[in-house]
Amino acid sequence: MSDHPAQFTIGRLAKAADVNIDTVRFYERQGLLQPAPRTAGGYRLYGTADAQRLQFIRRAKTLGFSLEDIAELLRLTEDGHDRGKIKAIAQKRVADLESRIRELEKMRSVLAHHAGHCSGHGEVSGCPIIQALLDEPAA
Amino acid sequence: MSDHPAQFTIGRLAKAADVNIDTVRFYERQGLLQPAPRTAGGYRLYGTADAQRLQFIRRAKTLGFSLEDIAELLRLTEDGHDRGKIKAIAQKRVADLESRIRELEKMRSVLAHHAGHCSGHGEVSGCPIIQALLDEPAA
DNA sequence: TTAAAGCCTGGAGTCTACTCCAGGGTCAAT
DNA sequence: ATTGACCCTGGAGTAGACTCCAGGCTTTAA
Repeated sequence: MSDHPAQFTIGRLAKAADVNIDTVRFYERQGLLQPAPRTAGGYRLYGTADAQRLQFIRRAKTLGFSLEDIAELLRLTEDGHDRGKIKAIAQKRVADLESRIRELEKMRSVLAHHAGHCSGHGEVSGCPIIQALLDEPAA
Repeated sequence: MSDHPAQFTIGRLAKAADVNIDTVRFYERQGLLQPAPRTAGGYRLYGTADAQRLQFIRRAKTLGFSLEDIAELLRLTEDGHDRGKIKAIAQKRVADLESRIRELEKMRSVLAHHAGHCSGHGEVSGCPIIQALLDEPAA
């Protein structure tokens, strides 16, 4: 039986998840992690479930969820909720991502178009990029 | 000859450009707008060139430029610079947009994949979205 | 003349997600 | 017992781009 510690302090937890130690305390204050039990001296003690929860948070963040979204996901995983809400949150996030992507693509194409018409030398006045910013109707 | 006012106060300028009046003052503090001349009583006075400059800022923002970028673009349009730097800034911005778009698309595809495997009903435990967040290797 | 609308300043507050700090206790090893 | 690594708290600071406020002038129109 491997005998890795069932309990560890905040520093180890932070290191294992590769987050700043202050971030762990911050997540606790934000309600993303439960308040940990303490040693007699006041040190927080964590277990493997906490490490898993912290990984959950990290992964959700890489998918672009805000901490508020993540807090809701975590809440939904606890009580006896069903998958409907989870799926709804995920789909809303997908939709948000798609609309943001469309926005950025529009910016990109407009700007690339202007840049493509700029020779890159000569005086500024008349530069197509600047002209576009001066003259085009406001978006 | 149309006789629209050559000079106007901050409120009119803000309204014309559809920005908050405090935003105009903020841009002045940030150096994006020149300090306006004042009336005897201390009111800022603006002309059409200022309105154009404010539009420039708004349009650049819709293309995703930061205020810092915009400040630089404005500086470059003033002195006798050439188009090289302008084009370089625009191209860097295009590259930034592209990398951001790729990031978001990756998030979108991963999340859409998980959501596509979630039935949307039944208990949370076993939901593919949650499972993915719990089990997948950290990104 | 007087009231309303508009403007002034300096500074604080908002949002997100941390990150850092000082001053001081705790824990493990020597 | 002492050292050094580790942890505690409360609070402040960061970035970006505003936005709002109080208290108090100025301008304009009736």
